[in-house]
Parts: sequence; structure tokens; C-alpha cells
Amino acid sequence: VTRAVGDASSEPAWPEGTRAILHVDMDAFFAAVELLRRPELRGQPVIVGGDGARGVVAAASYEARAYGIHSAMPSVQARRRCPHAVFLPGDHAHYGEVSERVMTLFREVTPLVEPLSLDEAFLDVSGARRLHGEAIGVAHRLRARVEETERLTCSVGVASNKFLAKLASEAAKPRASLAGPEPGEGVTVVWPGAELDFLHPLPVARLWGVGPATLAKLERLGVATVGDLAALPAEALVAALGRAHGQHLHELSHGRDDRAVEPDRVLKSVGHEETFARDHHDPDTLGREAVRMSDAVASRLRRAGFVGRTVTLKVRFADFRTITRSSTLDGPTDVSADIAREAKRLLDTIDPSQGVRLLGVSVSNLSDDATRQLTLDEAVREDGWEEADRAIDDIRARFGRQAIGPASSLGETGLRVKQRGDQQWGPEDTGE
DNA sequence: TCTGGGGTCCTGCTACGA
DNA sequence: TCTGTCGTAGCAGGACCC
Repeated sequence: VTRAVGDASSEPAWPEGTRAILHVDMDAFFAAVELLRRPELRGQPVIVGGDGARGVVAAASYEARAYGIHSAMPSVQARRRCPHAVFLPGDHAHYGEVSERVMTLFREVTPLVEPLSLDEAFLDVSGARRLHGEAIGVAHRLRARVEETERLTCSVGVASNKFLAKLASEAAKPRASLAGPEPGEGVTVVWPGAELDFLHPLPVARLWGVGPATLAKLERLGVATVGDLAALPAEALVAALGRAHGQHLHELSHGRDDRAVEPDRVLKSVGHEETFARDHHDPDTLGREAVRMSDAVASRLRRAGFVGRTVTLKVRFADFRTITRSSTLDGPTDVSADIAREAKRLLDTIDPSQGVRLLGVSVSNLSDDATRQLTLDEAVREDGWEEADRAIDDIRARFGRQAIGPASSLGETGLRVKQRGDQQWGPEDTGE
């Protein structure tokens, strides 16, 4: 089914010279992937996410959504809303593999694919016309191909820019109801020339970049819909929201968005953070955690072929107040010991006595390992940590992640080597 | 009631060198 | 030599996205 906004009846061809952007969004992706492995759960409310007291919902099947459950909701709250829901822990690595296969299907249509996350991507099909036909036909065939190949459904938005295509794909989605999911249109088209008819009646919170804080400010200005926003002068928005944000929202409210689909977005930072099952007050314990996280970050930097200069420590206290402390090194590094030393130094400036619920380490200011210029320090480096890291990487490649780790991260629970996605949706309850 | 983990981008402030 | 200005880098925090 296609729902077209605007008159497409007289001329089904996409107007010459207008970009044709697709936004493809997998329907309840993590939950749908799990249902393929657990078909007996089909029709039941299924929640993927952390099951502990501090966990959150990562994805909910449409049956679960009918109870008002949505992603990022605290798991305890979801449990309260739907006590008979099935909780699944989630398998980040598996979702990554499925995602990669789906993205490959997208790249059969156009090389201009910009993945936004595991479950959605923008495609610029403006130049794919001769090979694959009109954008709307491409959207339908792509949906069919994903369904027949992976047995997963997705929703597609077609429009002349990214932001309208994204709103369109949302409009194409299935809807949850207690009687069962109601299928959506599958493909929604915002026809060039009809952008404002589609856009202006929408609630302003639907715009990209309008979260709770911006929404509160806009409500104070009497703005409820995108149309209300468009009626405001750009200067008023800039005064209320700042230069960049104000101008950006002003453009969006008029349906304008000239951002290109970027297939090769460069990585800006690599980080690891973890919420503890219980708050920590002891500097030594936190020091070990900082070493463990630094090790994970350094290991990922090396695998990705990046080095970084700025180390940032993130601390969330028991009262949820969050601070960051960062410092920039003289030269870039991917050495675990360098990052750990800096993270511990930053940790020393913080008083953990009130209780720390989350600790994070990240490295930014990245550059390509291959183009790294040796600093004087590195050129004369004789501490052996680089060789040690290479040896650790080799051992992990042969015997697994848990085979080896920094001794300084060893606690009473033994060696726990962090890996991306290990604890994506909150700590497991330890019974403490 | 309780609020994850991976990120990006922007703003305001301060320090510093030209 | 002193002072003001300007651009830039670094840092901290906030907001937002999936």
C-alpha cells in the first residue's frame, strides 16, 4: 500500500531535478529478530532490554507497545504495565549481523546508503532511476526484498529530503492496539510541492531536534504544531534556542533540509560506560573499573585503526547528577595504559563518597592510525606497552575476549573484560 | 517509580598567543 | 612596554538521536 501526500495521480514520475530520498526503518527490529528465533512467542508482548532494577527497554513488540511500553522506558515500569510480558536480554552481535545483511540489500539499489543505526538508513536514489526505476517503485521492491530475504518488515518514507523522508517512514509504520497490531501503509510518499500540507499539521515534537527541553521552550512561545513554528520569525527562534538550533528548526519548519546522504561518516569518538548494579563509594573499586573501561576503549580504537588525544571521564552520582572531566594528551594514543593512566588521574579529582552509579571513559579528537605522526615521546618510547597491547590483541583473537585483561582491573569478582554491547540495556541484578 | 549505552553537535566560558 | 582585541583550543555541560 502506498499513501501519497499530494497529487500523484496525474504524473507518477518523480519530478526531474528533485532529489529522491528514502528513509527505511525496520519495524520493532530487535523484537522482530528475536521472534524469528523464538516463533513460539509470536503474538505475545515481547520486550528486549535489561531485566534488572536499573534496566531499560531497548525494543518492544507491537503487542507490548499496546500497553504503552516504548524504548528507553525503565524496565520496572514496563513490568508494572504488562506483568505477563516476556523479557529477552538482547543479543547485540546478532542484531549487528542481521543489520549488515539488510544494509547490503540497500546497497544493491544505490551506493549512497547512510546507516543511522542498526535498524534504519537513508538512501539517495536520485541517480538510481535509470537502473531501478522511479523512487516509489524502488521503495516497494526494497520492502518486498527485505521481507522475502530476512522475513522482517520495514517501513519506507519517500521525499525530497532526509528529514521529510524520515517523518514519512514514521507515518508508514504499523500501529499498536490491544486487539493486535494494525498494519501501516508500508510506504508513505511526500510528493514534492505538497511538503507543507504534510508537515504543518504535525505536532512540533515530531521534528528532529525537538526533545523535552526544546519542546518546553517552544510551548512557552505558544508553538504546538510545525505550522505554528513556521509562522514564527527566524530571529525569535534564534533568540529562544540559540543560533544553530534556531536556524535549523526554522528551515525544517518550512520543509527545507539540504543535508546530503553521507555513506562514509567518520567516527568522532569511542567510549564505554557502565551503570553499576549498586552505587560504588570506594575509589579503589572505581579505579579498577576505569582501567577495565580504558582497556575496552583502547582495544576498540586499535581494531578500528584510530588513535585519539582527548580522554574524557564521565561520572554519574547516586542523585543522577552527571559530570565529565577531560584532558588532552600531548600526542594521540591507542595504548590501554595511556588511556587508563589519564582516566585514573581524572578520577582522582572526584569525590565518590556520595556514591557513583555510572562510570564512563571515552576518547575523542581521533585521527587515522596510519597518518599518525610520531611524537618525540612516542619515538623514544621504551615502556613496552604498545607491544604488550599487540600481544593482548593476538591472544584475544585466538582465545576470546576473556582470555586476558589488565591485572589492575582485577577485583574480587575476577577478570571481566568489557566488549561493545555487553551491557547495552542496564546492569543485571547481582542480588546485592 | 526510575531513568542504558552508543554516539553527535552546540554553547558558554576561560586561557593564551598574535 | 602596556593594553585591548580577536581567533582558537580546551573544557564542561546540555540537548538530542536511536
